[in-house]
This record gives sequence, structure tokens and C-alpha cells, in this order.
Amino acid sequence: MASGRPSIRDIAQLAGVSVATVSRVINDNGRFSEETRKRVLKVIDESGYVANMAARSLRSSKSGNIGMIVPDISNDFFSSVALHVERELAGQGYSVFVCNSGNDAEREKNYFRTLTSKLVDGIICISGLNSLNADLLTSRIPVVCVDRYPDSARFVPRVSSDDVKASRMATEHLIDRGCRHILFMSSFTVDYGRRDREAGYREAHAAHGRAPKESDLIYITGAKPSMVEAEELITRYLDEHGCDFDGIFASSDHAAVGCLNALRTAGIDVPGQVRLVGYDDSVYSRLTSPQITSVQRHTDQLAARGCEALLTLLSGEVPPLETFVPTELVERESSR
Amino acid sequence: MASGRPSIRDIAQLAGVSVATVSRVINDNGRFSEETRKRVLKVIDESGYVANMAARSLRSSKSGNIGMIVPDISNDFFSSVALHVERELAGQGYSVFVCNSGNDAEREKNYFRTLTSKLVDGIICISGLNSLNADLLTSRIPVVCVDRYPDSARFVPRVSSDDVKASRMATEHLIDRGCRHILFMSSFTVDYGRRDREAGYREAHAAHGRAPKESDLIYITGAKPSMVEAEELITRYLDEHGCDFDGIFASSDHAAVGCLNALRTAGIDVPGQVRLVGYDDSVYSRLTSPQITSVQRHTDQLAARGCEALLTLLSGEVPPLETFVPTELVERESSR
DNA sequence: ATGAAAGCGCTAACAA
DNA sequence: TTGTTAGCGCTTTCAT
Repeated sequence: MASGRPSIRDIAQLAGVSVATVSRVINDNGRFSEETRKRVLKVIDESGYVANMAARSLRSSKSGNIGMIVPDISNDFFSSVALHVERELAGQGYSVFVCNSGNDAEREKNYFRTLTSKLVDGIICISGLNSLNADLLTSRIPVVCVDRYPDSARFVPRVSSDDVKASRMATEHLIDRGCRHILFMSSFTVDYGRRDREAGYREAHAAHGRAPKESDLIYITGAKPSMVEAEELITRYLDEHGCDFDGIFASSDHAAVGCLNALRTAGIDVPGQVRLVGYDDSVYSRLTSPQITSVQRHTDQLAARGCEALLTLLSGEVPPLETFVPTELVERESSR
Repeated sequence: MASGRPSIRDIAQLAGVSVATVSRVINDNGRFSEETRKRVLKVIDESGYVANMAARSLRSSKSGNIGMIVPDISNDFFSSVALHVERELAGQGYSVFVCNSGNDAEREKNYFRTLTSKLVDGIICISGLNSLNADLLTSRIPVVCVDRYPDSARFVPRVSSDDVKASRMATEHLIDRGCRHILFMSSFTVDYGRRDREAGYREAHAAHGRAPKESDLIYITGAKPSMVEAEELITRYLDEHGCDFDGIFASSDHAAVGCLNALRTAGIDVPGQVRLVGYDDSVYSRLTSPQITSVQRHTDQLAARGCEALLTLLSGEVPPLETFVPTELVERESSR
């Protein structure tokens, strides 16, 4: 212990045993007498010894670290998933790296390199980028996709909401409430082309013998925050078509709030003239007035199932390729 | 490269040089011919070699990792700081561990152990726990406190808003608006006893020759989410005193929203009868109606200054002990 | 300009 | 039950 932290050798010396014995005690691995155990543990405690994970990793090729890639940790939904992922994983002795990809392929690629270099045992990835695919193939690290996943990565275990079903339910809720003309406000851009939510919206229409017009589907470009853009898009729609609709299904709460703002500005009553449903059941949906009906996706369960799948992978077993976490529609004022 | 990833030895072999030379090229450290450099880099590129950080850490006692301790990453304010911290640090080649302490001393202590074990080069800590002190002392890891810090850790570099000043400004804003009787709704519990925001509230009163009554200061216990508790506390106050006040300074937006809900339920108009100011300028303050006047604290700058201080520390220099990030009052409908 | 070799702290195989 | 030792991949003297 010349300087810095004590090493396993210092402990061995102080306890009058070999380093191997100390290692065995620490890892509760192999045989040793009760007396030895006590003595070693005592020395460890007194000296404030903490194992050097770099050395351990080097030896065992396991770091006890997990990488978590999210588009933006400051986003309500992702940070909530992150909280639960970290909780879950910390409970299993893992530490979690956060990586903000910003939906940028280049950065995502870099994170994969860095995480590989740091020997992470696994990666939990929230990404819809198809470019992710290449990274996944080259890295041999166990990866689980949560929430969204690239179309091209069909072989990666994934945990998500059943967005098609949830969106269909949300749309049917509006139909049940008497809506005759329902707009779809998409909130996704980039590669995330699966459009499950749009599919659900279409399914609901089909099931009721309806067919949405092209102009009923409104797409955000991603140039601005979706709340802002949704507001602009609805305002523009109103300019062009007038208020010829009586329902909006927005595929995110951000977008829903934008819609609400546009409607309020236009003097259109919600839910009186137009009923509105959002997605994610975030704080957003509870703070506005009227409060917004929204699809609760249970971030805690998404996280729990995601970690479960990853841990299964880490144990060498094979988790289900696809896991769905149930959703529920939380009815609030905006669709009364 | 028997199995798994290629090591520096494999690269050396393939390039027909020694491992030392490869190391020199990788780290651009020491002398080597241009031709050698090209050859090595070519092999590295073709083989997909990524350095093993465990080995590098073991040798150099540097991990390129930073720990970030926050009470709860799903909280709007913390996740926003975290986003910017990670951005900043990733730009400098560091990876960031997130650690959710939940304001729990025991968990915080464990995180310090784990992070020590994982050789993090530094820690950014958002914690008001006085127990933090002991951990700080035993770990020799450079630490910077952001936003809040324990009273006892006066020797740790810290970056925060000037909460006293900001709170004084917020309170004076209410006074300027004509408020005669202003309540203070605290939103802090646990060890975080500095009560800077309360101090600012008191200062403003003193500067105007006023003296708040004891019953004007309302404290949250932390038993429930502060939004809920604030609502209950204001409701109780109204039961006991009636609406004898015309202003509230809430030391967080969460609490402010709770206040707003209580007032709405009681049929009290904001800002007509009561003016309200919150703190943090979070999404909360923008979504409610009326929108809430709030103190913007610039999470990006808090993060930037925090990282700056930590990097200074890592370079062996001494950062200022205390750094203040400017705040500004964002005026909205609730205090018109 | 380059190579040989020691050693960072730890685990695990092998000995005793 | 315990000790000895090789070696994980890398950086860094010290030679050459």
C-alpha cells in the first residue's frame, strides 16, 4: 500500500494469508475456514479496501457495467425508463452508463465503440435508427431494445408496448365517443418507420368501415420540438380545411399539448368540439386544462422486462424475441 | 486473437511491430516513423480493434468514467442537468454513470463505494445529504457538487444558482406587483437545511420593512410527492385562515402546481386574488393555466460550470470553491 | 525509431 | 483449507 488504495496484496499481508485466499473470501468462492473468513473481512473493513474493478474486469472480461442508449435523457419518458432500469440493474450489482444519442447515427456508433472498449456486459438500447443494425452486428455485446427498435434488427430481443393495439384502442375510444372525423398527429421522424401507432389508427378505422383521407394524417418533420410543430401543423390545417374534424389522436403527449394549444388559440372547445387523445400518459397530460386522455405505457414495466431480458441474455439463456408490456387508456377531460 | 476481440498483441503481430510501438501509435505518444504509423492504423482499422479499457485503467489508474449522483433521474430538473453533463463530458471522452440516490444516505454511500471500485476519475454530485460528507472524505476521488450541497461539505467545489438572490428577486417581484401578504411554500426536506430560498424570501421582506409571520412559512414533509402535499397544505391553510394572503412564493414548480390546484379548487382566482411564483422554470410552469411565473436556473450552465470545475480538478488545478450561475425570473400569467 | 520486459490488481488452475 | 503462480491487455521505462 505504498500509496493510494490498498490492494488485495495488502489485505493478504495484513491478514496473514495469501492473495488467493483473500480473493476466495471476497467472492465467497472456494473453501476457507470460518476463522480465516472473519479475519480477512475484518482487515478489509478496517482498511477500507475496495476491489479494483479494472483488474477484475481484465481478468474476467466482465465489467459489471451496462450501457443504456437513449435519444435524450431529459425527455420525460426516457428518463423515467432510465430511472427504473438503473434501479433494477443497480439491485443486481451493475452500474449504468447513460448515453444520449440524440437520434444521431454517428453518435450512436461512437457509443457502441466506447461501450465495447469499456467492456460493458450488455446494452439497453432505445433507438429506432436502422443504422443501429451494423453496430449490433459488429459488437458481440448482448443488446436488448426497449420501446422502439430498428426495422432491420429483427433478431434483437425487444420489449415494447403493443403500440398497434394501444393506438387502435385510443382511436376506437374516440369513435365510441362519437367522433366522425379523426386526425392522426404523428410525432415520429427519422428511421423509426414502423409507424405502429399509425397502423393502429388505420386498423380502428378499417374495423368501423372507415377510411381516413391522406390529409387526415399529419406528420411532424422534427425540425422543431414536436410540441411546437404540432401546434403549427394544426393551425395550418385549420387555415386550410377549417375545423372539419371532431377528434385527434396524437401519438405523443408532446404533440397532444401542441394540438391543444392550437385549438385553444383558434377558440375551439376541447372536448366540446374536438376530442383529443395523447400518448405516454406523461405529466403533460395531467397538467393541462382540460387534462388529456392518454395511453399509459408503464415505464417501470418496460424497464423491468427489458432488464429481465438482458439479464437472461447475460446468463447465457435466450429471452423471448418480443415482449409486450400492457398499456391502458387513461380517460381524462379531453375526451369526455 | 484466439477468440473474442483482437488485442494489442494481435495488432502488433499483424503490423509486424512490437506492442510498444502499437501503443505509441494509438496514444500518439513517443516516436515512430510515419510509415509505421500508417501501417498500424491500417491494421487497427481493418481488424476492428478497440482498446481494452480495463487493461488501460489497470495500468494508468484512469478509467475515463465519471459518476453522476442524482436524487432521481426521472425528475425534470435533474434529467436536464444530466443531459448536459453527459453531453459535455462525452465530448471530452468520458462516459457517465448515473446513480439514483433517492436521497437515501445508505444508497449514496454504496454508490461511492461502487464508483471508487470502478475507478471513476471524478464524481458530479447533486445531493444535500450531510452524510455525504463522510463518503467525500474517505474517497479520494475529485468531487464537484452541483445545485445543492451538504452544509458540512464546505470544502468541496460547488456550482449552484444563487438561490438567496433569486428567491429574493422572486419575492420582490410579488411585492412590486402589490402583494401585501406573501406565503412561502418550501419544497425541501431531508438534510438539505440551507434554506437559501427561505432566506431570500425573508431578505425581501426585511428590505421592505416587513416581517413574515411563522404561519406564513409552510413546510413540506416529504411524505408525499410535493405537488400533492403542497395542495393539501394550502387547502389546510385556507381552512384555518381563510384567504388572507395575496401572494405565494413556492420554492419549486412542483409545489407551485400543487398550490395552483388548491387555489383553483377553492375558487380563488390566480392572479386576480392571489399571485404565484414558482421555481425552476420547468415544463410544469408552462403547461398550466394560468402559466406560472418561475425562476429559470439554466440547467445547461449549471452542467457546463460543473463539468468545467470537475475537469479543472482532474487536471490537477484548483477550481473556484463556489460558482454561481445566473438566474432569471420568467414572468407569466400567474403574477400579472 | 523500435523492441523487450516489468507490472498494474485480480482470478483461477494447479499444488500442497 | 491454503499457497503459488500464470496471465488478462496495456503503458512505460530501459535498452538498443
